[in-house]
Formats: sequence, structure tokens, C-alpha cells
Amino acid sequence: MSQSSNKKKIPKNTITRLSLYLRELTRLEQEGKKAISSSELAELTDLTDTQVRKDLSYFGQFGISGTGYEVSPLKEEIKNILGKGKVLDVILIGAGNLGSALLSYSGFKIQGFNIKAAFDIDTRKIGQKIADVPIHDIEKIQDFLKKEKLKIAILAVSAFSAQKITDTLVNCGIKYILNFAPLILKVPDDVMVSNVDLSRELEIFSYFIKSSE
Amino acid sequence: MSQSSNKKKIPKNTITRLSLYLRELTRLEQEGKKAISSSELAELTDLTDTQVRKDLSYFGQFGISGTGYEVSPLKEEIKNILGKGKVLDVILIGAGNLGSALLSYSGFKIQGFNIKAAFDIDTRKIGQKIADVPIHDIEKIQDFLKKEKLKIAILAVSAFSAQKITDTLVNCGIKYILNFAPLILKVPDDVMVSNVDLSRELEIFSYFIKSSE
DNA sequence: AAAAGATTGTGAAACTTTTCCCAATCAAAG
DNA sequence: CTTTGATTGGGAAAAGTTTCACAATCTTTT
Repeated sequence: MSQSSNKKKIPKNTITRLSLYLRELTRLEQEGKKAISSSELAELTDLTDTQVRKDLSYFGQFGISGTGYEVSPLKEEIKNILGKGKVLDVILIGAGNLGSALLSYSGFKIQGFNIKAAFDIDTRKIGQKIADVPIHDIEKIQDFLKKEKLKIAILAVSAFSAQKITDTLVNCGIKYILNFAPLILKVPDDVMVSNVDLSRELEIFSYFIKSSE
Repeated sequence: MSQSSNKKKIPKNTITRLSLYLRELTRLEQEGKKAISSSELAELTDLTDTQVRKDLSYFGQFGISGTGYEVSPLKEEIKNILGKGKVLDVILIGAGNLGSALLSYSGFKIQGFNIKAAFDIDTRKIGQKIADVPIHDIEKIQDFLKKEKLKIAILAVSAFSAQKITDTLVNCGIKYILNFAPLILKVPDDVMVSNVDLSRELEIFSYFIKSSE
């Protein structure tokens, strides 16, 4: 991705942590809390106060010396930084076990992501709906993306078919892929892939168990 | 003095990448490939040749100058480093949408992880089986863990109940938690938590979309 | 109105991870 | 058996990230 920047370089994990701050601030706002210090926010997110302040400092000065940060305004700032002003439409490829669970997962909608349509190869699923999302024939992806200019796809298909589908998606203008298939997708430089590999997470535990024995 | 610990510190991501190498090597072995160079392996994993060599060098010298690495032996070495000699039993808490999908997900078993039992609060599910895994009353976790000495739990419950269940798990000797609930779990220092937050992944995309506009 | 107390924002230092680079090594060819 | 070519392993440099430390700033107290 093109890192257009005359500003300071922002660590990758800062973005991940902003997301964490946003979650806590949203909760705090609901609980009626007005202000919070960096050390309180750090306590809630298992980070350090310096880390919180440094992360925020990449984007501006939001705090008040002696008091801390006002919850609501800071929440809005972070929402803005993360581009969460409007609902983002995404498509889901693969309505199997995992895909179906993702369709039913309310978290996406709560967080402002709308699964506009799902696609599958299974004729028994095509035409049906899961959690109000229609499941289309996977052959129709191209037609669909020609009309709807979406940029994000969630890929919940087998490792076997993932690369072929990815090529199609990239061809149709998809720029961001959340990939659940256990393989490294080959994409052009201007396409961003984030991998969620469930077995890998356990494998890391396995290493630490081994190391502690 | 003289605590001469010769162990170099191993970067956290090195372990994650080992897992990646293992996946590719397993595939390559099946395809009958005998040897591979660091640059070929890098190509397959979207990394650099130096990175591959450096990662492996933390654990020993497995390569042959001029030739590269022998696929099968290297695969075995990494399996060993990751402690994947034997099947690891885990438990799953929460048999809702996501939990059910995880129970049906064949990847865990393929990778040597066995979901020994699932636990839920829903009386309609208790006593049933999903993908051959019995679902027990969540109240029985303590009894179960007293008999079965497992160390890993997968937590697929709501954010609301996650901390309370975590406290119970930690009390019963669980040391590794793969957490799908969108919150930061508070655990003692000797317990390791890995978070999978699906909305957060999309949020990161959202940031980059915003930045590129 | 001044002093005491709390907390931010940020350069600089410390630490971590990745990348560079090349001597050493091994295989294959001449 | 010597040269050529390929490739590793790892020290050192570079790049990236986190932590430290403290002046500046705002609030509260006296």
C-alpha cells in the first residue's frame, strides 16, 4: 500500500491499539464516565500510560494536562482516525461452518461493518439467507462487484480454492481481504491481506508449553 | 555473576513464522520436494530469504551450504521446536455460532489439536454432541479439569461472561487461552492469552481505506 | 494569588527486530 | 583436485518500537 506521508511514521501496532482504546472509550461513555487519564486507560487495556499517550500523539493533542482525556471527544477522534464515520459494506465468500458463523456474528454490525452479500458454490445454499444476508452463486461475484463498488472481502473458503477466488476478487477491485484460509495469498502490492489462522494461534501455545517443560 | 545464559532472545514473530514454514514444508513434502533454499521458502511465505535463515538460526543449523534445506528433516525439526510431537487436548467454552463453527472446523484436528470437550450454559445444547465433541454444562468445568489436566482453553463466549469464566479457568489450572471475546482478559502473569478479534481486523482496513482517500 | 498536585506531550535513550553483508561451506563442473 | 557457483550462518548495521524522563500546562488547594 502506498504510504503517503510527510508525517512521522506510525507504528503498525498503534492502529491495532487505537481500536482497543476505542472499544474501552465506547464502554466508558456508556457508563457515563466523563474523563480518563492515560494511566487509567492503560490499566484497562493492559498497556502502559506512556504507550497510550505516544499512540495518541501521532494524531494530535487530545488531552488536558492535569486532567487527562475527555471520554466522548476522544472516542470521536479515534472513530474519525479509524475512518468509522459511516458503515462499511463488505462481502463474504464461503458460507460453510465458519462463514455461517461470521454471518450470524453480531459484532460486525455493532462495529459498523455490514455484510452486504455472501457467495458460495453449494447450490443448496444459493438463494437462501443467513442472518438476513442473501447467499449468491459464487459465479456471480464479478457481476455483483461491477455494480457494487466494495473494497473489502472476507474469505472463508478452503485453502484449495482460496487463491483462485482471490485472483477474481482482485480483478474486480477488492483491495482488502480478511483471509481465514490457511495459506499465503498472492496479491498485488496495492491489495492488503490480513490473515486469521486459528491453528497457528494454538501452535504458538504449543511452543510455549514445550518451552516450559 | 556467571549466570551465563547463552540463549539468544527469540523474537515473538519468529514463532509465528516457524508455524508458516511448517505449513509450507508439510505441503512440499507431500508434493515430493526433497530440498529447498531459504529464498524459495521465502517466496512461498512472502518473506525474505534472510528472515527465513535468521529465524531458523535461533534453533540450530539445519541447512547445507550450496544446497539449502532438506524438506523432511527441516519439517521434523520445526515440528519438534513447536512441540507438535503429540496431540494436544484443549477445551472449548461456548457452543454458540462461533463455538459450533470451531467444533466443526477440521483444521484443529489436522494440526494436532483435539477438542476434548465443550461447555455451554444453554440447557438445549448440554448433553448433545457437535462433530463428536460432547457439550457439557458449564458448571461442570471445575470437575472436568480436576480429572483432566488440560492447559489450553478456547473461549468463544460473550464479552459479558468472559472474565468470570476466565477466572474459573485460571483457578482450575488453565495456562493458555485463545480468546474470541472482544475484551481484554485480566489474568495472572503465568497465564497466556491470545486474542482473535474479528471486528478489530476490519477496523484496521477501515483505517487504511480512510488514509488512502 | 501563589503553591502544590496531577497529567500531558515529546525528544532522547533503550531496546527489539529486521536487513545487510560476506566469510565459510558444500556441491558440481571442469 | 581445483575452480566455479550456490547457499548458509551469523556478526554488525540499520530500522523500527517502546520506554524514560521531564518541561510545560492545567486544576485544585491554601
